[in-house]
Amino acid sequence: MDPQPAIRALGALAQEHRLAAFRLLVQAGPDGLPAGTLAERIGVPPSSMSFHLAQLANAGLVSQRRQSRSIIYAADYAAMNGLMAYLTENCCAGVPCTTGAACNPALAPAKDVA
Amino acid sequence: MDPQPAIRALGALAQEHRLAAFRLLVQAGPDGLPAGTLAERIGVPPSSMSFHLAQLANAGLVSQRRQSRSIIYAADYAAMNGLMAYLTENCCAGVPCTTGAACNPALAPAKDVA
DNA sequence: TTGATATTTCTAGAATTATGGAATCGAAAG
DNA sequence: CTTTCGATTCCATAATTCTAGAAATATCAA
Repeated sequence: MDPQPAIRALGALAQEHRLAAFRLLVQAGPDGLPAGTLAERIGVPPSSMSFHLAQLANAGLVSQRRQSRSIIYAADYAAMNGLMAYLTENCCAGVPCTTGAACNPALAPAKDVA
Repeated sequence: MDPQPAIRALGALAQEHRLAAFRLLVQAGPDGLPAGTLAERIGVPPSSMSFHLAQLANAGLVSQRRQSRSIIYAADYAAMNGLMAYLTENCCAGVPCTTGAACNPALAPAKDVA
């Protein structure tokens, strides 16, 4: 991972509403949540939520897909894990750190995942 | 961890020079590096480096100690690990993710660590 | 005390980012 | 085809953050 994508990802997460949205999506799992639900739960106007979701998407931290009239956002676990790996890269001058931070939705309880 | 500290930490890392400095410190281990060395390696004037190091310190990501005329900065591994744990909290609605990202300098090869 | 070194604080201007209302777009339903 | 709903884009304003030179501070050596 290059520095630039990592900076974009970190910058995307370094904002109250975006961090809240991302965490809701991380907790929601691969099914994700529609933009409107996120705006309502976080308490920001739709235009602001859209602005922030665009930043997260641009940083590659979330994916988006249309489902009827809604646009569903979901956390990109690979991107998140990649970011954490980047931060701990070559940690402590080569100490065998448990640098394997990993959140793997594939381990989720059976529930026809997209 | 509350959202606010996490936002401060993420914001601190979301900047080219600060991310570079933090990664150098993560790789340097508990011994850390003096401000001047960081400024030189990264290629920014001392005043800018100082500004950025203050941000990292304020976010709790690095510690600082004076050693003669130099001020040595070192990564705070606990803070980093805490941040990563926060990001993956309740990942995937309770799936047993390997949320144990951990960089532990105590595992370092014998080398009288402070 | 004087001088050199390492770093920080102060400062203002430049650049970037956030906000939210209004207008617009796309999909579905009547 | 018109309406409604969910979401985005546009826009001007407000707020924050970055930059780097100059000045100040702290440490050590002579």
